[in-house]
Amino acid sequence: MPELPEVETTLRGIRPHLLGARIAKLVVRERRLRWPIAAGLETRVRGCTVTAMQRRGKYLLLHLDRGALVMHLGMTGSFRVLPAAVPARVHDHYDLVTERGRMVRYRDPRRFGCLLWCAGDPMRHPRIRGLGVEPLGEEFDGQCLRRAAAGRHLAVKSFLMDSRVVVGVGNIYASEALFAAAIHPRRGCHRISGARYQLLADAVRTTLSAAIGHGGSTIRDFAAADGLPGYFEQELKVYGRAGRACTRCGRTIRRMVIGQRSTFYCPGCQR
DNA sequence: CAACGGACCTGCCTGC
DNA sequence: TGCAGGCAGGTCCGTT
Repeated sequence: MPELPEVETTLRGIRPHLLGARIAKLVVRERRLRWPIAAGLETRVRGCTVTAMQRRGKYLLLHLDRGALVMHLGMTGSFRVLPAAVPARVHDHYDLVTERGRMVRYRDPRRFGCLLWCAGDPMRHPRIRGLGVEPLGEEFDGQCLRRAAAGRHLAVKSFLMDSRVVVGVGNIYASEALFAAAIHPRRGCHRISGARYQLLADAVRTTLSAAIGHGGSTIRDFAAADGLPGYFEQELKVYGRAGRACTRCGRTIRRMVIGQRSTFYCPGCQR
């Protein structure tokens, strides 16, 4: 489900309910996520106030007055804001219940997400520290991509999805951005000019921004914190469109596999 | 060091 | 109808 736009949509959905709120309790029903939820986390979190919330890549950081929570949605994670009394269903792994009588409930069928405790600054957490630039931040441009690509030998699509380079570009938006920049996904990342990298950086930025504007994509089961789906799906130009006509040149969109991930591109537009 | 493949999970869809 | 197989938006980790 979630790439950067979906995580950003999620953050915007849960922020009004958590920011400044006191956590009455954390209820954990399933500790076996990507990493086990730490024993005793319930005790640490109880009574804490949420002082700040931010997204870093696809991670959500919840700053508390004492410590922080580092969360990830994995492939199928999602949060819902609900009244505190709503009964849990399968795959509802934990709830953050506030003293306002509401809760933020985490659901994740595949359990690839995580809920980690961080005693200090979450930006220095091992999972966060090594992350690359934010694609919607000021430092992200063609130059920083080209610099990062120097001396590396891999397909540009895999390069773009490397979170040490730039965060938040997942499988859907990597295909989409490469189409927008007219770059073939299998092209070696070291064989792309500065000018084309600038086009690519712009494409990443506009694609992600547009997706956020539409509330994300709802390919399978993604829903925002209010339960509403995203609508960016309808805007996708290549992802999931193998066999259909390219909206730009009319040739048939193809699917191929790069790094074990489905990749979609237009053989006419992308070089 | 970089690149790659496997691993972690469940659910859904297709085709036999 | 049942079952096997393939596929799915992430990313870490061990091996080459």
